[in-house]
Amino acid sequence: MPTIHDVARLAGVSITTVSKVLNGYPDVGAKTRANILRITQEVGYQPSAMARGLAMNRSWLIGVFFQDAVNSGLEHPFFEAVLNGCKNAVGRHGYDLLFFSNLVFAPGDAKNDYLPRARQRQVDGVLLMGAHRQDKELRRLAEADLPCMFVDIDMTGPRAGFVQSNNHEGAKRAIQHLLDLGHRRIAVIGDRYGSKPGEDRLAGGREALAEVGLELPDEYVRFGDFSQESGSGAMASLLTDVPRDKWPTAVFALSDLMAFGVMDAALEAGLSVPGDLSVVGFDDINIASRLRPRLTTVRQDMHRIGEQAGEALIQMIENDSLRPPVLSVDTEFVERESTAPAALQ
Amino acid sequence: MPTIHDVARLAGVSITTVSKVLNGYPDVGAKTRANILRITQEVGYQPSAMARGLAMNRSWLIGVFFQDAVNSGLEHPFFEAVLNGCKNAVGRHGYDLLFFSNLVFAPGDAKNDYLPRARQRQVDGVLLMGAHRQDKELRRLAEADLPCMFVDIDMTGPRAGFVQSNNHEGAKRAIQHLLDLGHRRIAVIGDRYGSKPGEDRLAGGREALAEVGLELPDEYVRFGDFSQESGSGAMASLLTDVPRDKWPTAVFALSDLMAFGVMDAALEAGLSVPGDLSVVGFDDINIASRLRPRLTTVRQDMHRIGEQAGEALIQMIENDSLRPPVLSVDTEFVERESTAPAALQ
DNA sequence: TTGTACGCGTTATCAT
DNA sequence: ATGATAACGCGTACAA
Repeated sequence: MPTIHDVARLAGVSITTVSKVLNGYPDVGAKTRANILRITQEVGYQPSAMARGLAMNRSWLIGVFFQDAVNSGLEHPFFEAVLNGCKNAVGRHGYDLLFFSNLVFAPGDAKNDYLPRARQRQVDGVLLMGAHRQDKELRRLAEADLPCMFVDIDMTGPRAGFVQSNNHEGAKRAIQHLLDLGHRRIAVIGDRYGSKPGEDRLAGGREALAEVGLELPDEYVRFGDFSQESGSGAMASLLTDVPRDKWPTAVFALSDLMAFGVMDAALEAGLSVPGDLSVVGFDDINIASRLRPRLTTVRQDMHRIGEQAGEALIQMIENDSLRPPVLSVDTEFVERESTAPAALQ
Repeated sequence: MPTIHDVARLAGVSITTVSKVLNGYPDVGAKTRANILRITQEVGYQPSAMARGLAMNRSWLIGVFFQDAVNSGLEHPFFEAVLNGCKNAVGRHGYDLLFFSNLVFAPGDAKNDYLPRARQRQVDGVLLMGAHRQDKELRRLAEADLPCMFVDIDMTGPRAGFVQSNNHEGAKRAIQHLLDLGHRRIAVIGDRYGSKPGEDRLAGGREALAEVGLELPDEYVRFGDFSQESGSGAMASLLTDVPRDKWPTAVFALSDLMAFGVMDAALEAGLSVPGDLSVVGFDDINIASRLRPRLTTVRQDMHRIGEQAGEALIQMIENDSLRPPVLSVDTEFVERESTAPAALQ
């Protein structure tokens, strides 16, 4: 590989002049500049990112931490969409993405040394998603003097912000839809692990109910882990614990997968959807519009989330004094076939 | 961030000694070594990957090129699975993944400067997928003296190999299944763009037919681009062009998505699946086991493909003289509900 | 307008 | 067993 020295030698100038031309400095003669440019092309010279980074103390790299999801044949291209969005955003500014490998997925005692690894690679910013909120190492990362954006984790720091869907509004809209259809006995399948999105969606649902003077009884709140199995388990336990004449007429599951599980359990119990039970999900994964009945749900724009995170990182990198943003991406309510007017009692 | 100089100063030794300890050289006194190790821990010293790479001319980075798929709300977590597999494999050897951004997706005149970008970042190896076979720049990359593995692209070079599913056998098995069910008029929805997997699957299907003395008539071969829409289009045109009494009783689509399209078109034409028409797909995307009728298909192990690619790269990197492998990952035939015995004529 | 020389943080060679 | 010192390839004050 040719170095800047080779180009300089071939052009009969010093490396300084070559460097200046390549970095757009004005104080170089037109002829010299043209000549250097030509030679650069000819020999296919590419400045070494490592040497460049070493000298400038920058890498033009965004570090990405993410875990293989628990249910690792995962249905929704969640990470992929976020990643592509981020990739596009940072790519426009000349940054590439660095994926850290080898992460351990363990809620409590995780020894995921995010910060040291980020420092070792000298990434200019960090995007983190899919980690557990309780992971202690997250704080060290958030407190560091390194631009950082979390996805679906409400953590901030001097240079750390986060982005997530407007879960509160999205959930509120979903419940309002059920209320509009005349439902009054509405159950919610929440998130057992207490993630921020889970909290917000539950709160949004509660708010919608409160606005019409309704409450969410404890026996109508069950918890899962976003998987289909947990959804059917939660629904099954609900149907067991609650007397038949008090069964809910509608269920809001905090993820599409759990919504599918709810439908499974409902069918198992002899309930038809949406005839006897209306079901609303959250995410709008691809399969949601294909299964019968097609699922009414709240769509998340994951690509947008990634783009926002990427853009925010670049801003923070290029502007030291910028305070880290807390971003919210709007959701879209999608009415399909899994919800119907409440049957007369 | 502390540097090796800081550690040396604190330990009262030279940087050479520190470097030796950190890199496991034996010629350092036990006491000195322990002291240096302690201080390293205390100050949280991490060797800079950039400086290290500059000095050693290695980056411990695997460069990854991939395109956002054409239908970019893509259903199957294809890339994600491959990526995770590769990430796990290379992570075990201390490598991370570098994602190149900003790629243009244009079959013919693509100006995707893979090689220059790989060189600029000094990646030790390259994983490439999702590109068009015709992309001229691919050759430059394959010819370079840089370990490289292609996924689903049959390109080799002095240090370049590739990995893909055993598409030939997978397709053969699918057709054999249809033959076993008594089908004789079997149509195939192939790949319009002539990808390697497309070619192999078509050839595998033909071979299965040939083994029982059957041929694949031209009017029974239609082409799509792996998308659902193209699948239904291909099937619709087939049903239009071929007289009703010669309609196929079974269709093998080279992707699950196209298989769904085929079912759509069949339903449109008043055909029931699998009553009037048996359908087999390829991939086994998640949705395949959920839609009704559940799709009979050929499962690809994408995670494995990624792992194999990653492992191969590491081997090539650590052994200059290793000739690049051409790997094949077995598929698994999954019989479900979209196929049934051929009706008596 | 051009060039000299130093620093970035390592590893590696060769003395001591 | 330990330490100078020269690379690695680049950017940039500063001098010319």
